[in-house]
Amino acid sequence: MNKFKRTLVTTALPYANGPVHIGHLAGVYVPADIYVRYLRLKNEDVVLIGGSDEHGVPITLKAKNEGVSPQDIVDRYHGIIKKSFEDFGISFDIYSRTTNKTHYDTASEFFKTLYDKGEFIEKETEQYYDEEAGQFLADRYITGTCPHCKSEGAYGDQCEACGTSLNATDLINPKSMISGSVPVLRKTKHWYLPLDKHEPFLKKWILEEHKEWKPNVYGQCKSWLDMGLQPRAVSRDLDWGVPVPVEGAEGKVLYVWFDAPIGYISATKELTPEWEKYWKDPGTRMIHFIGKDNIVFHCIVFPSMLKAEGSYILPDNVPANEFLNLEGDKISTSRNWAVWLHEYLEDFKDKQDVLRYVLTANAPEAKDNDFTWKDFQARNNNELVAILGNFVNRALVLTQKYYDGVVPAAGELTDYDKETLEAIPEIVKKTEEALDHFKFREAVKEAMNLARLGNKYLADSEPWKLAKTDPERVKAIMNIALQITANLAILMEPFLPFTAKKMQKMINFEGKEWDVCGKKELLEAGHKINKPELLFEKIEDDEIQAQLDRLAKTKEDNDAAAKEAAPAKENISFDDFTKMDIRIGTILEAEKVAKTKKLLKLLIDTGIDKRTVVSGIAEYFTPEEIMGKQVSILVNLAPRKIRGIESQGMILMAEDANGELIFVSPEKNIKPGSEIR
RNA sequence: GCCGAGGUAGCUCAGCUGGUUAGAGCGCAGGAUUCAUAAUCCUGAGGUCGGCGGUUCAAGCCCGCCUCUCGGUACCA
Repeated sequence: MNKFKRTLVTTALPYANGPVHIGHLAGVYVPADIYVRYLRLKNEDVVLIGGSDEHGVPITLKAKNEGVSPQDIVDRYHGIIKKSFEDFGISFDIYSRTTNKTHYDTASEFFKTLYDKGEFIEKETEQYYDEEAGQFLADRYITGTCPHCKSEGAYGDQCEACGTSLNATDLINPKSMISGSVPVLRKTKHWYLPLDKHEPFLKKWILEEHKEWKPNVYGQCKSWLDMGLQPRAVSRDLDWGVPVPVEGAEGKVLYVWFDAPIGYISATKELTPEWEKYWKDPGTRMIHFIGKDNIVFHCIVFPSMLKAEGSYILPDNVPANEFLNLEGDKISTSRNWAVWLHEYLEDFKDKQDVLRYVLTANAPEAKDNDFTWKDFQARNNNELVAILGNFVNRALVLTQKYYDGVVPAAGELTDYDKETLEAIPEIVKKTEEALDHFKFREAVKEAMNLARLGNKYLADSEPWKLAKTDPERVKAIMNIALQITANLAILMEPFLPFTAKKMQKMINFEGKEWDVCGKKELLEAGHKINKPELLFEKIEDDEIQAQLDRLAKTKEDNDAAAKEAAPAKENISFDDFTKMDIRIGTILEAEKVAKTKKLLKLLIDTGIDKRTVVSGIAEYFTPEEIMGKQVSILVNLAPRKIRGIESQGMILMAEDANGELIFVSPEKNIKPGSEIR
């Protein structure tokens, strides 16, 4: 039935410019780990590959800011990240990094192969160059005024105010975000991977042969393929990265998105001399665990690279997750809005499994989800403690009490006993099915149902009542309760590896494999179990409050930082100032511009004339409330068409750090046309 | 703007190619119980399936328009 002989599981390489947080864990590493632990328990040939992504511009910038080398930065975070994963039991067969020699060699060689095969095209283009910083600028690192909506602070690739996609060269008054200087255009040569060439293949491969991929993944791919693919640059002008291994490429490195996925290959090479069987044998099933932001790279770009190279297999599935939010807001490294893994373990020592459980049970599989501390507490107290921990504890405590820790013989079984035993393989089967389809939240819920079954069984059969009247019956009941416990000790291992080990120790049941799951005689009569200890403990309100307080403080700090006024701009002459003709005007009419979020069309009495102005204030004011209002207006700004309407001037607004707008209005009514100077 | 995914109970989510009274877990209310970490077990209340319109014998599901959230939009990583 299964045409694959082995499985290669890769996890998105975390970017080594910060530690890892719960979003990383929930989206990628916990599901990947559950999956490979499950396969390993089934005795399948599987490897879990990971590593730090250590190239790219942000790392060089961080290094510059701190006055250290990029290598210092990545050494620091690679260490922290690697330790966090170890601490949380993410069972990598290898956790590597993209700055090591194997990777440089592998990535170089990969590029060279494609280059020699003529799989690249070379193009010379003009790009912005920051003379002060001495480097070319990615579009994202250029800011300026948006040519469409005139708002400042638009990025070179997109204006966030009006949502328009831009080219950096469209920006008015471009400025480098690295040094603040005005960038200049320079010619530069780069290598492009002609994705268009692979488009027919990709269409067939994804759209026809992989309809089973998750809707978000399939839809995103379809979107790209429908748009039509274009050649994509795979090199950058930068001094941090894998040098482009051809002549005439001095000062150029591989684009991090070209080198990072090759990191999966290099890591496998480091792991085993037999790496080729994982990457080149069609009997290998390759699975990429990633977040939704990486879909295009793993489904379009990397497969094109592998296909172009020619000897590699392609991924069989890419189960990308959506994003995890924290207490209603997006997780953000720069705003420190996150639960950092290394900090979590300081506050919740040895509670790795609790976090793993919560992140699995509430994983963002189909849509973005919210992590709240209250939910964390509830799931720990009401599910792990009350259902799983409690069941195991009551089964083991009763066994100690009645039989001094020796498993009793089952003897004769009632219909209800048999029914209960038959439910076990059913639960196992459902768990397996969910796991096979990457439905981890369903899988863990199903596994918990086994503990629920146990609780119900004990409640229904009441051995504590029969202890005095019918000792033979109690033996059967306790035998069954113990079989359920033993099953749980295996079934829970992929999800809660630390807890499962503890359980296995407690019942002297170690080193078992998945195939024993569902059986009813895992613990034989006469088998001795150890003294039970509690698997989970309650988490009290004050511990949760401490976490909430910490987040509240982060918010305060962020607000305070946002309140700092922007630095003054450079001086201008009085003449420059007098060039601006600013008047008081009265808003006569206002209406929303159809199909826009932010735009109002205003008719203004400027004293000189009545004119139309389009203003991006609709999120803060309704047309009704501003009718008749006196405002400041720049009347000699060159007219400009916005959404087809000619805007003749600009209303002056004061804007705070949160983007909130208020009018600059006269203190009391004054004649329209009055000059401001 | 364009493209994609999502909007179902107080919360977090299932819901197969359209088919009876729309499901689960948690929370809540009531009851039972005491082996167990006041844990467990049973029962129950709770929904205009984002909105409007359409197709159909029949719509959470199909079609159109609108709305909100998130992602992508090719040099952010």
